[in-house]
Amino acid sequence: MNAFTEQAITGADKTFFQLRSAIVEGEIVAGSKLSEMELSTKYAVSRAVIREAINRLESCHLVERKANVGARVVSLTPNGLVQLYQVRESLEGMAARLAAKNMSDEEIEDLKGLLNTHFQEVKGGETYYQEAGDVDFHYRIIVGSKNDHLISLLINGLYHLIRMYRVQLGMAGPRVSTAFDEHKNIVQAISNRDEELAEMLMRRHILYSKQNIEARLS
Amino acid sequence: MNAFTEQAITGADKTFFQLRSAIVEGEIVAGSKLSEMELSTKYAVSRAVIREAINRLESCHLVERKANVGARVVSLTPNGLVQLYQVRESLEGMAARLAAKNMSDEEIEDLKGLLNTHFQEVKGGETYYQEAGDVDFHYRIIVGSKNDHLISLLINGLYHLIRMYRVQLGMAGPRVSTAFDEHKNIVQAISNRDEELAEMLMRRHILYSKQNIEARLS
DNA sequence: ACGGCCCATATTGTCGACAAAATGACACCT
DNA sequence: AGGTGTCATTTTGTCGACAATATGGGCCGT
Repeated sequence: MNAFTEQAITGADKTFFQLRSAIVEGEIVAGSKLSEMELSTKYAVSRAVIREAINRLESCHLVERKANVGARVVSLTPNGLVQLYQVRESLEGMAARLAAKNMSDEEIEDLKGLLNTHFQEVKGGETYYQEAGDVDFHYRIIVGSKNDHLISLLINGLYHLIRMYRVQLGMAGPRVSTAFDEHKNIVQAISNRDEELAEMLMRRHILYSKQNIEARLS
Repeated sequence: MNAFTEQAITGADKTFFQLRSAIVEGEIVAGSKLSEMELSTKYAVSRAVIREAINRLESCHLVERKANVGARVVSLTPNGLVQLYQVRESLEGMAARLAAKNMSDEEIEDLKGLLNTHFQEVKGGETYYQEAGDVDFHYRIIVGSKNDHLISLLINGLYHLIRMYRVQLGMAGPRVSTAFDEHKNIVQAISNRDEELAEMLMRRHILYSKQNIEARLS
């Protein structure tokens, strides 16, 4: 992928990544309990590193811990998804606004290039767009905001949770071409350094996306 | 205080609260290194609980950890404060919008009551407003959003960092009466269930606050 | 004198064992 | 029969010791 691949240096890192992946991909089912002993034998590490991994999972809001009781994977609820998208709308809207202000001309050119690549794929009828391409697009804008708090909250925090919902509720479907147009307009606003419009378009983009998902759930 | 006082049940909880307080209040100076051994002797607990406490501090973005090297308290920079307020503007704006939608009539009445109390104090010339009253006001709106992610991000995350800046850069000053008027208008918008206006006013309120602080720094 | 290498030291990461708390089952009382 | 109190078991919380890694100083070669 891009140069943004986080790499594990300590053992707890590796265990954390493995557990996070297992949870997001649904191998560990949502709502289930995480037994420290069980996991420590399964992953062949001491309970200390399991505990550290679980603590970090809690930071991502992927698990919930109760003192002296243990940790459970969060359970996925329709309302939870709505709340998640509300926060996402807020943060990514601000990210787009800041990107319009702070991205370098070169970064914007790269972003246009990415959009063009997607255009070729969409024209070719690939449904591939949604999964990897969409997150790549959003990542660039988030990073382009140059706001470390924003970047951390979204990429280390919300995005894994959102992906968890996507995977486990089976969101692969279309909304490809219309989303592409929305992306195009957002890039145009950023390119014009129109902060106000960039934020507004990003918020509407995410709002549409939420409504699309909600419709799919009912 | 209000019924929102988090209470420590495990030892790591207590140590975490103590450390967090020490960092926010500046007893542990910003940018300094956190030695696990040193802290474990100082607080008379094992290194394990210190490590857990430090991990949690990292989740709040109050310390930064590097593997095999250690943890340092974050350093306060003007740019960092700006970024923080950008995120705050985004999240609290959304909180106000959701509060306008989701707060119960009773909660809104309580909020008006709080505002009235503040009015009496401001009229009496108290400067007390800024510190406790201001956060109380904002807390109620955040909680009123009924969005768990939003509540957690702001109250467990950003607010301690913001308070750290406030304390250590010595923000006590006025802006009392003007802020009061802004609060009043926000409550009015929420009371009218005007989501759009509530968000906009909250964002401007925080923007003003940021500009006020920036001016004070230069 | 300067730069690079190597080793001693100190700090973090990991482990297994013990202490404390919660969970569930069983017996007992009403 | 239903509820309650107690006890055994299981799970989490805490601890001290060991392993692995980074840091700093001194030595050597150029």
